[in-house]
Amino acid sequence: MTITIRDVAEAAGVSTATVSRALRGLPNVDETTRAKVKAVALSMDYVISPSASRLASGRTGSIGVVTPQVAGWYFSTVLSGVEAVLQQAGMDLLLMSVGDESSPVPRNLVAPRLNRRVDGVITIALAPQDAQLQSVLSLHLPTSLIGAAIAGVSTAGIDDVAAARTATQHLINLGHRRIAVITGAPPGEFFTAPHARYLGFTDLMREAGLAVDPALETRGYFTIAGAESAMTKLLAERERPTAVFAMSDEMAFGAMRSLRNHGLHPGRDVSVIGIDGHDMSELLDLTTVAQPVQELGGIAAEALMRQIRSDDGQVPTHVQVPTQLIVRGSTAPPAN
Amino acid sequence: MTITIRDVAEAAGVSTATVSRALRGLPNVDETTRAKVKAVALSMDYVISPSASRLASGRTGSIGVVTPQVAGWYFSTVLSGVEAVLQQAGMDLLLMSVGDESSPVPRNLVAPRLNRRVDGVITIALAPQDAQLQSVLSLHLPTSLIGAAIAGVSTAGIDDVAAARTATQHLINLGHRRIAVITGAPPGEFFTAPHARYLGFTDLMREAGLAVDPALETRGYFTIAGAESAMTKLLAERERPTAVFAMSDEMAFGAMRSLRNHGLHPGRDVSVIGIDGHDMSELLDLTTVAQPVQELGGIAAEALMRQIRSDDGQVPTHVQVPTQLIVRGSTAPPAN
DNA sequence: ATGAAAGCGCTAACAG
DNA sequence: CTGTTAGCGCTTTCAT
Repeated sequence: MTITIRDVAEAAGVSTATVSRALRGLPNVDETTRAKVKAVALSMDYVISPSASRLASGRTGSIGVVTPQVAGWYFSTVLSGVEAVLQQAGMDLLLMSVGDESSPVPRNLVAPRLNRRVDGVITIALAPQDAQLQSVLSLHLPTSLIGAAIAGVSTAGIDDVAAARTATQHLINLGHRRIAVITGAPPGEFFTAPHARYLGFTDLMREAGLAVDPALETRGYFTIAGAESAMTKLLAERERPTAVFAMSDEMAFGAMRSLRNHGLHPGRDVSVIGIDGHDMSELLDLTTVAQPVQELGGIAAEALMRQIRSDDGQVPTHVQVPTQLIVRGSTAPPAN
Repeated sequence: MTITIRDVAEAAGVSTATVSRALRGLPNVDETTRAKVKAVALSMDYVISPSASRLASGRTGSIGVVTPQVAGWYFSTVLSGVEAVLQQAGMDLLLMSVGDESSPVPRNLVAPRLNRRVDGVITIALAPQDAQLQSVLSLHLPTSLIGAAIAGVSTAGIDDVAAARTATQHLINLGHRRIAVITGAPPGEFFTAPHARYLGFTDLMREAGLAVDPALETRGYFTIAGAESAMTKLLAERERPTAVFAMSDEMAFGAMRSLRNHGLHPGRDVSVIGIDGHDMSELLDLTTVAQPVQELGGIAAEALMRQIRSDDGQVPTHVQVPTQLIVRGSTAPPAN
């Protein structure tokens, strides 16, 4: 029924070993032989059996990508960067989503599902202390992290502290003094983007001699809706902020929405800045600190491939790509 | 080094066959034996080797998901629906992106990459005549289509004609007579969403006794930027349209952006309606015909699983989920 | 440069 | 209910 390497070997008048070598481009095969084998294989529509190949070689030819969610701008954009590189490297991409830590029902660990089926793993935005990430690391597979840094593991990301500083600096430069922040997760819970960005914010505020009013710190949970109510809460303050730093563009969108619902105009009445460089930020005229999200995925995937190919303990790489302040209409000098 | 089924068998004092049965929950195993085997396997951290299992059984336990792009709201949202179902079904998800047909360099066909490594395939928004889809179908694997219909294959989608009619009707009901359309791909090239939606539009216009002015038909290529310039072109017409039907929300966003750049206000000056129910549509106050995108992914995945489980030729299912008109500020009666 | 042969770790009859 | 025994289709020494 299905045609095997032996059929090809017979048809080509060589051994299965030679077919295997020829088709995989291994050395020590006469080029004439190789050409013939290839031709025969092609004519017979021969396709190598991955399962058999994997079993015999121990290599799976696939990479697991672990992410807290598959929908959402950031995740899907990173994923597309990863996918492009893996495809080009001839690797299969196994997608596994793990709810994030805050999910009510603790999902099963991914590690078992990853265990014997991938040659390496890429995680997206999993915090170092996350149980899922820990379980992945315990597999001792080549691993590459996106948006989180751990010593000894390849990572790709931005300098979150610097990005937050850039955003804050921009607001201060415009003349803002009363600046609110919409954080994602509670800062400090994990040392990851929210925490680092919070640090960058408070550091710079302190350096500028500005107070960080606890009443102006709210949580937006990295969602539009969450940030919208956070902003609404901020607007209820007796002394409103003149500017808001949202830790993600989507949260900035939510803040802008709240402003509009209150008859306020982003930029004119209250300045809003985000971090991301979301596809929609241009459309919504949002000032933001852009990060090359897709590129991050590509970088992580390439680091992983390098690690797998030179299967000795290749030194893990830590790539930090620059961010870029993009000024648009949502930020302006304070009205008063 | 790695522990195999035989280690477990010996430790448990049974044969490998029994271990295999016990662990997979097959019948004809004494529950006492099963419990013991499970305990031993657990204590030894035994994990079944997928490659070996696949080779021996012929089943891969994984599903290929073929999509024109992995980033983008529609695709990532569908994908998340698919992923949820597959994960719950214990299936691996192999993600493969194929550029779309319009890509300059014709990518390699996915079929070979899919060939012996999946038990079934789900395609997202691949048109019936698309060479990639054809190659997938030629594999004769259980297949489930999202956003495209082909007889004999399970499909999940919306009634694109009806959705377009609903959108058009809404504009007509508001009193619009001069209605423009921003299509995606050139209509007719493939019989899929763009074509069906175009049909719905023209049908209803005709029924309403309204002319479809060729000058008011433009292409937005399903992108924000594309639609923006399409809208700009429409605004240059001597006789501007009072309303625009964009075949996707993202194109509607682009149209709205163009309006704003021209000092016009969506709804007040020109009405805009889209199709999708994009996450951002609420934020941008866009009237749209919403489709349950994530659900479509789930439905397709479930249909596929059913097909695979009852491995006889399960009758393909054709699910068409309803859409819903969501009226927001971007549509209003014509100004004049 | 090529071939022979021994597995890789599991599943699936087939016996018992 | 459980064990025996062939493979599944390829890779990989080890010879030649």
